[in-house]
Amino acid sequence: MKTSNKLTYTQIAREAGVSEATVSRVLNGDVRVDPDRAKRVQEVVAKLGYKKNRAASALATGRTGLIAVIIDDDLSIFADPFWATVTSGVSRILAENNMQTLLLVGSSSKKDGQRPNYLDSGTVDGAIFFQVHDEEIVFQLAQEGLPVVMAGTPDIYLHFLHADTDNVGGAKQATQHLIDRGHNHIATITGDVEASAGAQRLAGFLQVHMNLGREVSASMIAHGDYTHDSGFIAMNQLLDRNERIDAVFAANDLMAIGAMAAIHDRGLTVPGDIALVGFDDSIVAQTARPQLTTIRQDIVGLGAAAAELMIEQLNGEDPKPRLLETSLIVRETT
Amino acid sequence: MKTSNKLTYTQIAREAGVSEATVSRVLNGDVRVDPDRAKRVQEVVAKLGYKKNRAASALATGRTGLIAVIIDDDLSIFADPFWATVTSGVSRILAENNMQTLLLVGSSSKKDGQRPNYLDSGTVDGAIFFQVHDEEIVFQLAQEGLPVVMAGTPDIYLHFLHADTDNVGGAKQATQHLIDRGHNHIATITGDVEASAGAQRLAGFLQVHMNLGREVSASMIAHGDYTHDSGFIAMNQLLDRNERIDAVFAANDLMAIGAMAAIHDRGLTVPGDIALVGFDDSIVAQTARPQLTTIRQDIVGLGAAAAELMIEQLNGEDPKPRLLETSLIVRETT
DNA sequence: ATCGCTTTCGTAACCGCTTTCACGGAAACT
DNA sequence: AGTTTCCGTGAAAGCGGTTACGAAAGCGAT
Repeated sequence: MKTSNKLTYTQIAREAGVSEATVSRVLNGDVRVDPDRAKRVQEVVAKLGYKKNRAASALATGRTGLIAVIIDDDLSIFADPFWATVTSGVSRILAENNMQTLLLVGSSSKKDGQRPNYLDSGTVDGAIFFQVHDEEIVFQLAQEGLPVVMAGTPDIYLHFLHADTDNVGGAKQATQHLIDRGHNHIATITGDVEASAGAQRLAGFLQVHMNLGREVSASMIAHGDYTHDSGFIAMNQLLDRNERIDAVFAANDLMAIGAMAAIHDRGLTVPGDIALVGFDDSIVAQTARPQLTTIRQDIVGLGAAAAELMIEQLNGEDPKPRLLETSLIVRETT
Repeated sequence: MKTSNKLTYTQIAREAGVSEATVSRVLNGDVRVDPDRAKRVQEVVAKLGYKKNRAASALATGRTGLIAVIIDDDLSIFADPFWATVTSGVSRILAENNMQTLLLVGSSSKKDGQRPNYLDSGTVDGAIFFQVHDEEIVFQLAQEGLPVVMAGTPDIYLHFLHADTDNVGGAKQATQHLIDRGHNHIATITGDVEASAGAQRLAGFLQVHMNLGREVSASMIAHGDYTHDSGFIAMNQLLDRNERIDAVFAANDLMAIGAMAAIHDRGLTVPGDIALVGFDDSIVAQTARPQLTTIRQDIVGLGAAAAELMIEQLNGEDPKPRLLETSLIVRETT
């Protein structure tokens, strides 16, 4: 029985000898209240361990204190702790601002159902989207006035408020590092280039070459889909069509590890014959042998940034998209 | 502007020519309503795209439709997709039952602050705990009447409703598999034996030996803490004090990979000299070379089971704890 | 002491949905 | 035809906060 919890403003008000309105004012930080009375209310609240009923509060104010985090049901979560980590960053910042994280794991992409029902009415004060699923939905919700933030970079022609890792910059760091090490025949294994992250990492790779006036032949680019196996396959493609490769930049760690397996299978060594750089600094980068040189992104920071954008937006500010810097982690594969 | 969303029972009732009470009855599946009127209400609701205001509903009923998922802020989430995966299982089942997942990532263990404030009043209908942090808090909440479910096995002397992987059974499978392969000198690297999972996996290992009348010398047991490095260290300890080891069961994949590194460093081969079985079937099991034989647990299923226990509990049933079966995944290390 | 202005408080209406209760009519029974 | 049940229905009272509004009190000035 939560009989003990049956506290309302009524008891607080009686106990403190003030009106319920005053209690409300104190609890909402309204300054126009006599310090003595305020203190008295605070004490009673503390003594009784009172906590506001969120539902009632939400009903009265129209604000729920909930921010939805929407994650696509794809493999992503299952295989990769990436989004979970981002979420923890979001959650922390929201909590600091006295808001809560409502998790929506679902297949928003499948059009059969309607859009996530959760987001309509006053269920949520805002929504943070991970992964670029059906941007149509995001757009629609934004149109309806729901504050929206995207973690990751949205398609060019849509411009949501977003936070993202500087994928281009990270790819440049990786590529430049390989060049600094003296490699002249650098290949790359891309991620899904249909999505922004994959495209950006490829762009960074190309930009470095371009800036140095180096040509990049098409045979030095193989496409993967971020999985270990696709890295393995892509590496074999590269080796099949090009024998002068002395370094590879893979768009994520998992593909890099797959590539490493392919390289070893041919009796070649890493980094002796071929140097390797990944992206993400995920757990596999450290467990692999040799340990993988990679680009670390601030994953928790990404979540935090997204949450901050949301908060600022809710405060009526007009925040700008954020790009988070990456850092090069040199291990044993370069 | 959400002007378009300013729908309430008032409009629905007017449009359908019934009272608000009837609208409510229809929307809550109350059968005692004339089928014709019910249909009319349904149609209006569909036409106008009406969605109930959850806050108002929660205030009136006292049920929020929210279940908290509480995760410790420890490394867990960041390093390991495990809990994220469990959460997705929880989320799915809750969604199917028209409830939502409220994520609370926090340091519930640190006693300095009080317990998670979120759980008190009517913020949440129940709480699912991951990881055995401060069971004191869990116990307290349960005492206060908050429905609680634990994912994982709680301490013996506390008996919460819980769902867990059959760790003992899984460890038995792994150990039996090694025995079936003809190994007679099997060592184990444990996880944190203070916590239930670690203790249970060790227990399973020992039980198989005991049932076969085999002695297990203390030198065949090394303790780790689930990290890659601890596996590496533990393996070296085992090898230092015992030269007849021909197989190792590690309490998780990460430690198994660490052990593999230690084995290779000594110029030994896997599985030629030493066979290896891990636990979890995490991503590293597949990316390792050779690929790791391991025990797979149904992680999504674990979350689903926890959520189902919660739902049943909320429905006033009296569910029993659940143990989920594991399966042996034979790869290249045995 | 009175007036005018500011500041602090309490009363009461309201947020949108649920649910009790009483009512009217139909069905079932004398 | 007259009663008694039974059932569907709507009016209205909450659920627990918030907030517009006006009253009351404090203050300096006249």
